[in-house]
Amino acid sequence: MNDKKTHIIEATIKLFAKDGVGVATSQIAKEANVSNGTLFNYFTTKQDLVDNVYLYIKERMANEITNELGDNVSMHDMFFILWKHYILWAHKNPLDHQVLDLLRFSQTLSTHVIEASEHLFADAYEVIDEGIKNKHLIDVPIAFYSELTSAALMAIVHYTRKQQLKEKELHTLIEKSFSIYWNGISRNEKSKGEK
Amino acid sequence: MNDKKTHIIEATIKLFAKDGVGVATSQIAKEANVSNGTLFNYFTTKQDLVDNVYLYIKERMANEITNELGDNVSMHDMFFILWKHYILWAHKNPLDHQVLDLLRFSQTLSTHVIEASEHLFADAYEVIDEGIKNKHLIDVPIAFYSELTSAALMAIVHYTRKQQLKEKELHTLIEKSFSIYWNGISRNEKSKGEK
DNA sequence: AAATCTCTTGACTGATTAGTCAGTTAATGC
DNA sequence: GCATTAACTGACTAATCAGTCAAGAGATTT
Repeated sequence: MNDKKTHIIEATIKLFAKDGVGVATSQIAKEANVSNGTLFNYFTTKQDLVDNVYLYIKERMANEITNELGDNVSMHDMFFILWKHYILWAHKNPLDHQVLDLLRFSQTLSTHVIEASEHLFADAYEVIDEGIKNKHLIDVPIAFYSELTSAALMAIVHYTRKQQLKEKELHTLIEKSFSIYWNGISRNEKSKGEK
Repeated sequence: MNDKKTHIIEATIKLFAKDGVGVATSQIAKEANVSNGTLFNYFTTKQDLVDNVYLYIKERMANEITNELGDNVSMHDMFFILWKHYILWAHKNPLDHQVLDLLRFSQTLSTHVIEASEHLFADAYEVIDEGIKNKHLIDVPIAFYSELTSAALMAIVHYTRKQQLKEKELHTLIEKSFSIYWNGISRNEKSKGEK
């Protein structure tokens, strides 16, 4: 991708994280050391910039996380790897994570961008589908898994940020939170007798 | 509370839900059938209005939900009642719920308002505290319960809204989602052997 | 070195905004 | 019905914003 374009995107992330989506484009241009006019050479509107910021972050996040997946791991381990590396990614890239959440709830993202970003986790959806069929996972719609998982992860990252956990505590929390999550969604002998 | 004040607040909720926090105060005044100037007689700044909207919604929600709690119910039942009535409240008051979420992530709420709203669920926190001591609930900090629970509820309500569930389906989802939640946080024989 | 092309610039515009205030209307007391 | 107070009004202001565009700088070609 164009060098200057990513440079503008990264300046935007920095300012969005600090001041929210309301920052002026002129401030963004200044932060990126380009003129006001140049910004609009690379992005036709502010909305276009916002959409690109969202995709930029989400693509890099998805790459980093799904890279960690080898083959032939159990369903439990695969969920755990994704869980863990998402939290670690957020911990390593706090601004990116903050802006991702900000944009998710800003009601400003273009619908085509939201749809495009859904495809990034197509693989994970397949695994969940398989888990439901195998009766390893409780039977609720995939979309519901998606909502619940991202909300839980969001909560955990939000908590770790507020508490400013140390490396050791962070790993403990990753394991504890995953056990809550996994006990919730996995079917084992105990939970099979639901109504 | 002042009649006209709540009237302005309700007009604000309506517009925030539709167009986000960015709507102009002049539009809000028009929606509330008062003049631009009157709005600023009741709220010193737009921020003051936003803060009041948040507290207004959250107080009414907390009242409605905690009202349903009788005495002498088991820990499980108490959690379930809160769970169920939160989701029902959100279903009955979609605009209120939407604006509550909107404001939570807007980075604009004054800190004193956030702190004030924390106290509304002091009772629930006590119950959780007791549950941890009794070893009925897994041992994670209260603040973590708070984050996790509100995130999960948010996800569920978000899902029900997108899917436009019917009354029957809604109750099924309430039960299923609660069983995920409860299996996650409750300690029973099976899950006691965590590291 | 002239000509052509690409990229950059920042002053500018038209629209919109939160908040003000001098003046008007309504309410209350006598 | 008069006087005093309280509530309301909406035109106005000063500031801010997204987006434009004519002019210029730098590179490449001829």
